[in-house]
Amino acid sequence: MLKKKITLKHIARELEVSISTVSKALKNSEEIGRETKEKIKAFAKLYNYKPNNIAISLKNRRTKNIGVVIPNIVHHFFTTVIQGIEKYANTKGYNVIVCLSDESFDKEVINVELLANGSIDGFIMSLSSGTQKENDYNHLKEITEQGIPLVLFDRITNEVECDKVIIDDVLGAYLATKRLIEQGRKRIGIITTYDYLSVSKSRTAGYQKALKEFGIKEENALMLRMPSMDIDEQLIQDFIKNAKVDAILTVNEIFSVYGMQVAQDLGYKIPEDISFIGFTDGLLSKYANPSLTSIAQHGEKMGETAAEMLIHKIESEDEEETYQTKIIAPTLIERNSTIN
Amino acid sequence: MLKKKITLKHIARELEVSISTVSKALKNSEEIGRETKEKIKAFAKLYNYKPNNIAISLKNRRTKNIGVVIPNIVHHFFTTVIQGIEKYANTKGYNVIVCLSDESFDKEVINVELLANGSIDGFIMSLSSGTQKENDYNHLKEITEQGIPLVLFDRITNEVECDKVIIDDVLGAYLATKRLIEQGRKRIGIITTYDYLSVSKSRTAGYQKALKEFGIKEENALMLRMPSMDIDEQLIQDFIKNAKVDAILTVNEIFSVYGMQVAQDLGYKIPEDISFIGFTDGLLSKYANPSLTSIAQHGEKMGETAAEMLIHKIESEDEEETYQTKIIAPTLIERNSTIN
DNA sequence: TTAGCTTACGAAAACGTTTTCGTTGAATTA
DNA sequence: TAATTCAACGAAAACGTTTTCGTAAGCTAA
Repeated sequence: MLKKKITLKHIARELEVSISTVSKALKNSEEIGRETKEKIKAFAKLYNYKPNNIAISLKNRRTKNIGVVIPNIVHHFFTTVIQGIEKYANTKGYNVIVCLSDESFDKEVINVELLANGSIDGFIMSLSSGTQKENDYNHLKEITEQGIPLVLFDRITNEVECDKVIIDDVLGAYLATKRLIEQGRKRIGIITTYDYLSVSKSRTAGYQKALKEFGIKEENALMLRMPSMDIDEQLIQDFIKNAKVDAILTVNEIFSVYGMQVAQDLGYKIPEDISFIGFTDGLLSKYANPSLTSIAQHGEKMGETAAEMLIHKIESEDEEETYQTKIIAPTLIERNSTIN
Repeated sequence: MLKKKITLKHIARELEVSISTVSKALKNSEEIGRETKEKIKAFAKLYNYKPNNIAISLKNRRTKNIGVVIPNIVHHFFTTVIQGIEKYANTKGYNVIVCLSDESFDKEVINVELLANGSIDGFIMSLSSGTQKENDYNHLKEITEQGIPLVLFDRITNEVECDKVIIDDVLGAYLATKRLIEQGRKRIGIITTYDYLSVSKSRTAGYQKALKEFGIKEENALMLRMPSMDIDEQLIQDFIKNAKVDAILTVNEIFSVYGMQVAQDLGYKIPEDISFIGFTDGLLSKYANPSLTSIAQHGEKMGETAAEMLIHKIESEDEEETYQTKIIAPTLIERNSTIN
């Protein structure tokens, strides 16, 4: 009952020609006679012959797969990036193998090593927090030394020489903070994470830059650092109760959305008494109540850009030893948490 | 400068033994002498030898990859399913190739056919709306006829014989509707989509079942059918303005969250004047204001279950021609949109 | 001494392609 | 007629493994 896949060998045997003849005929080679070609093509079509990808990969030493290793997939930003990668990759005939590092250094290393043994033609990665904490990038250095193309996005490191694509996090936070200042906010808080996450570091820097530019003194009490991107509700509650802020910038959207709830429960009016701006312009920002002003990271664009850079590297024979870092400009999306 | 991957052949040549000897030695075969084995192992370790996955795949006719084809990845439910699949697959040494059908029949077919040519050992899929609309499942029938294992989840069809895993959508909607009735709601509306989506159909059925059980007459004016899972804000606004409902059940969380905003803008109090229950217990439900009572679909569990069924089929030699449908029980998560 | 056993290894086929380089037999040319 | 060309096809190597089946040398036993 099973219709097993047919191979060149089957066709050759059935039609009493050689395997090479079949292969050439199906590629429409001039070498093969008209009649033979038509006979073979008809037979192949009838039995729905499709070449085996694995055999082709082995022969060509090209898999047409790209490996994507990200920390977490239940996350709006990362899914938009994957969508962008898929979109571009598909147009170029590539498939996407997704692996999750789960924010763990060990898992990231395992995934990379597994895929590097022939399964993929190149990597697109965003570092796990575990890796950024350990500050160990030997697994990445190894693959680049082997000549496997690598593109890092969003959570990157300068320790590894490769193509990169990021958003200008400093600019994003700067724009947001500047906007808050211009709207007359005096005590602007920031909810971020410990500095080992590259994005948190940059966003904090942008915040500080804006304060400095307007001659506002930085105050440690206005900066809440969370242990991770996961929400710790208690810390946020205490912060909002005690810090006496009239505006808060957060490094993701959850911190803002939860912060708005806490503020409202405390009787604050948004945006009159306190306003909020978050990073990552996802569903939450759009549908929060009030809706959240946020900094769009353009994940899909990032994914497309990363895929484009990667596939270009894969397909360019000349081993150009030049690496680029593309910077995508963030956009401030104003909603009801800052204006009404 | 490039440290290219080393192969068995390289080791064999360098150590002046045969390829077979190297292969056996690295597998710790008893056939090979103690000294030779140690020499080979040491050399392999030194040069960081790792077998080429593609060659092994070709030899074994096993790729240790599973193909996941879903309609959309920017979607909380699907990401939790992928997470569950990844989790289980990784423990079994499988990688996950993700392809997006983008709700399109054509893309779904292309992806399936591409992957079916040797790239994967089995499929996990959720049907695109395009496919459910066309009602054409030949691409799936073909792969099952070829003996490629397939597990369908969430958006399934009875036209294809294969393993399936779904949540009991009828039960979920029934439980939600029943709860609303018990809380004294008299005019319960439902926002769903056209019936070609299997989940919408089932959820509507559960809603109707509960109404019937409590002797409430179904009213067409209380049922809003959207063209797709994407939000059409105008339709929802009109519905809430005109339908005079005191409770609404929706087939996803966005419809509810947006509905709550519309209701609040119209001056309704939630849950006093109108209450809401949504499907998909995602971030939006948790962080909406008020938070949304919703029916959890347990995506991660679904993913794990699907992966377990698939890998079991892949690894069981005996071609059992029996297919199961596993049903996961939904859970009602009560939040402030129905109680306070 | 010789038949029979081990031990330790190598040759070769196989997985399914692609591609280079023959090798036919027939047609063309001198 | 003999040398040359050409069209049409096949053999074989290669990609990197795994695995089956030899087989040589050294040993044991009668």
